[in-house]
Amino acid sequence: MHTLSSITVAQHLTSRAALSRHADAFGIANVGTPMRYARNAEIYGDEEEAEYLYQVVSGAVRTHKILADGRRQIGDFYLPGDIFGLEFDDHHEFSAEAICNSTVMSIKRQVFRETAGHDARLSRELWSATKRQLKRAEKHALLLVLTAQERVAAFLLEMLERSGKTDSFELPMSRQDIADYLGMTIETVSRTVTAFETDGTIALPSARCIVIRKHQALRALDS
Amino acid sequence: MHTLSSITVAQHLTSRAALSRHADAFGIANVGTPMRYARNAEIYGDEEEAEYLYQVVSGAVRTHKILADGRRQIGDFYLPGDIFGLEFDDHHEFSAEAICNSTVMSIKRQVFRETAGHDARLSRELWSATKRQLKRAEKHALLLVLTAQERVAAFLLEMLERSGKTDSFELPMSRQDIADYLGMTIETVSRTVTAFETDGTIALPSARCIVIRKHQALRALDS
DNA sequence: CGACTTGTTGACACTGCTCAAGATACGTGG
DNA sequence: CCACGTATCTTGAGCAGTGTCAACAAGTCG
Repeated sequence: MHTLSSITVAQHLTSRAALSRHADAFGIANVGTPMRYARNAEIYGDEEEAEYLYQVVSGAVRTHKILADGRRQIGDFYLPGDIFGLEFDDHHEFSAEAICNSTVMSIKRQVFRETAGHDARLSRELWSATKRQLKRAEKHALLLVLTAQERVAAFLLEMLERSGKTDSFELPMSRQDIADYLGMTIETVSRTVTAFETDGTIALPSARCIVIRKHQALRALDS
Repeated sequence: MHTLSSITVAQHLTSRAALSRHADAFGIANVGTPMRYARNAEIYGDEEEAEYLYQVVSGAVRTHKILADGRRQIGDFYLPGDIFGLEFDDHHEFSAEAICNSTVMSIKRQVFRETAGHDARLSRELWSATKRQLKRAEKHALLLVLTAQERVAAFLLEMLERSGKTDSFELPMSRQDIADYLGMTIETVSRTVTAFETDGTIALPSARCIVIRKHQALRALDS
């Protein structure tokens, strides 16, 4: 698969630009290799050489880092269509794991490097993906200075939006994943979600299934 | 290029370390327009159209956002050599202000768009600058889940490194700026810094001048 | 059905915030 | 150069929100 010519890469990338939010990015996946990962399987490790770029096809992925005191911080969650593995230098800052059984497209960065050198559109696509990730990282940092209630509200609203649904959605990740993403404990996440259920803001048919009942109440907490 | 030669630019630099670290990026500044901003002057506003890209020549710049509850969150600090104003779309996510009297090179993004289309090297530079900013944003997010002590230690070490000095440096920003960057109150920043002084980890000839006495003590707190 | 993982709830401790006052540094005009 | 007013920084006391530790409940898989 990696023997695909760079011309093919360019064709895929240029023909699909700007169809939908992720349409252009799917061009990347189309020239990659589909890989399946089981729940909790490692896709790449912290400090490992960043040889590939990835795009989620199905399932969900999380990136994380273990801090000096042993705590785990989630860098981001990636859902179908999302690109991950972009790094400043040639080594990963975070480890990446499949949250549930997932399919991920991977493509060698080397192919991009060769192609992007003479393909302005491909360059722009990669730059654009990086800027999108930058915006997400900045938003993540903003989240971490809010109160527990505000963090959870913002998280639920974001997951709702990314799910493409309007009212209810399934969380692929555990409470522990959410806690490590929001920089709080699993107990506080649980208590906060329960409080939203108690006051009727959301309903919880099951722990992983969220039904938003009062969108306005959550939005009022979202900065 | 430009009425302002790179020699003039270099003369304005307060830190040679910043120059070498970002030497490649100075190609960008050399084709821009030098602008002077007074202390606390706004360089661009939140939600404003992102018409220019900027590089600090001398002084220091902060970006910030006002949250729903009125609190201010600092996005990042920029020192001589640093590029700022990169955005995912065409609107700024943060406002930018001069921390002290500063000189900033600005260049119209339109010029980049035209040039980058046929200049692979320039494309790479811009992409690289974005990836560098992404890495900084991710590191910032990690900071915000640490204890007050750890945040301040990490902040001081980072400012030391960026200053290009090995032991002592001047902080261009106020305690309030630091507090809003680290997601804590000015009182806690002050208390934490004082505690470091009390236990001999640092010395404080003045509030804005930091002397690192025990590098190891700070590094032990830095994840 | 039983073992294990994941999620919920409770009691208490502690970090960092709030509110308040005082100290120091800084800029400006006389 | 000094005096005053203002902005910045430090320090203190009490409190609120979140973490810690522990027990229990629910869900999941073999």
